[in-house]
Amino acid sequence: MEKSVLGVEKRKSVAVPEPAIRRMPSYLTLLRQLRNDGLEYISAPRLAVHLDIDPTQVVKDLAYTGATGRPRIGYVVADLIEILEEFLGFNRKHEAFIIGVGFLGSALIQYQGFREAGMKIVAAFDTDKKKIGTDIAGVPVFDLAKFRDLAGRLHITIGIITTPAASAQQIADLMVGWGIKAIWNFAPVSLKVPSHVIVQNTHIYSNLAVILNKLEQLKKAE
Amino acid sequence: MEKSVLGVEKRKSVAVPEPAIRRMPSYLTLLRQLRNDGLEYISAPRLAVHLDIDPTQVVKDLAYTGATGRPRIGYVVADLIEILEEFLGFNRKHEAFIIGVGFLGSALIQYQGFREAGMKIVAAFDTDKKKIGTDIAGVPVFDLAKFRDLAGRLHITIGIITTPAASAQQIADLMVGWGIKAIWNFAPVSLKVPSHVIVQNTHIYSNLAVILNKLEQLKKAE
DNA sequence: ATTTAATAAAGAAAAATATCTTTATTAAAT
DNA sequence: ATTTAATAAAGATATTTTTCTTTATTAAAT
Repeated sequence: MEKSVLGVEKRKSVAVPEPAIRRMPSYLTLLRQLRNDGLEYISAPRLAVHLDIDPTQVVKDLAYTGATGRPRIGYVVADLIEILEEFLGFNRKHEAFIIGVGFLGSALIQYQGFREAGMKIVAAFDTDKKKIGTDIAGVPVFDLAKFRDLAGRLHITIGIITTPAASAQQIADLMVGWGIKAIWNFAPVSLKVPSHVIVQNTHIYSNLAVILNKLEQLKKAE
Repeated sequence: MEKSVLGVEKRKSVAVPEPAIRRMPSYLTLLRQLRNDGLEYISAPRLAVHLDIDPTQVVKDLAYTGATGRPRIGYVVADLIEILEEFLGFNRKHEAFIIGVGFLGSALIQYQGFREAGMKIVAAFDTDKKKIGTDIAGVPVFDLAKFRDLAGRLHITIGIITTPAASAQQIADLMVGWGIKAIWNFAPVSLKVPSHVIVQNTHIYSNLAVILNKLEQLKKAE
């Protein structure tokens, strides 16, 4: 934990390890399920068995959220859910734009699960005349060309890119110009953006590469 | 590097770090683009700038594939592409089943990009009568019920799960029974499978959690 | 031919992450 | 009331991954 000269914790010290953040939604999903099953308390070791991870890791991850459990009992399921939702921001509203209304884009627009995380896609953009003017699950599809020179800053913070790889960078530039603060990129490219803009990549090929590599190792081990 | 009693390297020693595997498709995508732009040679430092990662990391990642470059010149783009494709298995054929023909399932079935990686979804399964009997982009949708007791082992190695979370585990059990070797799970649950079966999770919430967390940190830093 | 600068490659160090160990707590059993 | 066993929490260790450093190579410039 980094300390400043005066001994006061720096803001940076709030940072929670990314792997821990990535695990938290799994805890939340499992806990919601356990709550629906009527469970009141759950211990870290039991959560660990469910999720097949190290028990102490569960304790540490949960400690980051400020949750405290009681020995011999564990955590109060309902409380832990609330704490996690609050910590992850899943109980707040997050509005997003999506650019690229292909198969993946449509799927994300229609994905009901985002509601569980407070995220709402409020508008979609594309260059395809056939798609412009339609709406997908209530989300209107606009002509990207008309929004190129969008004046003024928007209150939308998240931009989702589901365009082909070739146009992803220029879309990212556009989003930066719009004042988007975080870009969720599904196109298989690395985007160049100013340092104050967050980029989160979801590269489908990376996952596939890991699968194929493990399969290959399995073959070799035979 | 683990050694056996006799000092001979164990098979396990072939293992390449997963983070390196995850980065490799990015190299491949970029290299294909550079090749299309007519570039013949590329050095690791230049690749590093493109991808915004450490130059030595690029060298090390590429070294895992067996690729060798020349000082002052770099790597031969065309050769490197081939080496990476071979290493990742993207130049071989990988057939897969998908279970769950919702928005995400349909999107994956229609996703042309999988061809770039040699993966082909050959059949889809669902329990929805409306979907059964149809086909999506040439991929037939079968009644899952009819395949429950599929006799004998299949030559299909990869099973993709895009069902709701609630049914994911039973689908995984089914796939294990079919002799599927690797499961690519998009449902937000941890699957319990025998140790010889590979599970790769693509949890959309994890990515979202990271984005929201970074946004939160950004806010705090203001 | 010699020098120079860019680079691959190998090795060392640092940072991040996960796992293991110990201690203190506390509900339940005795 | 006392003991026991399960557990959270804190700390230490180990592992993994990344970054830094050094060395050797080689194409291009002199």
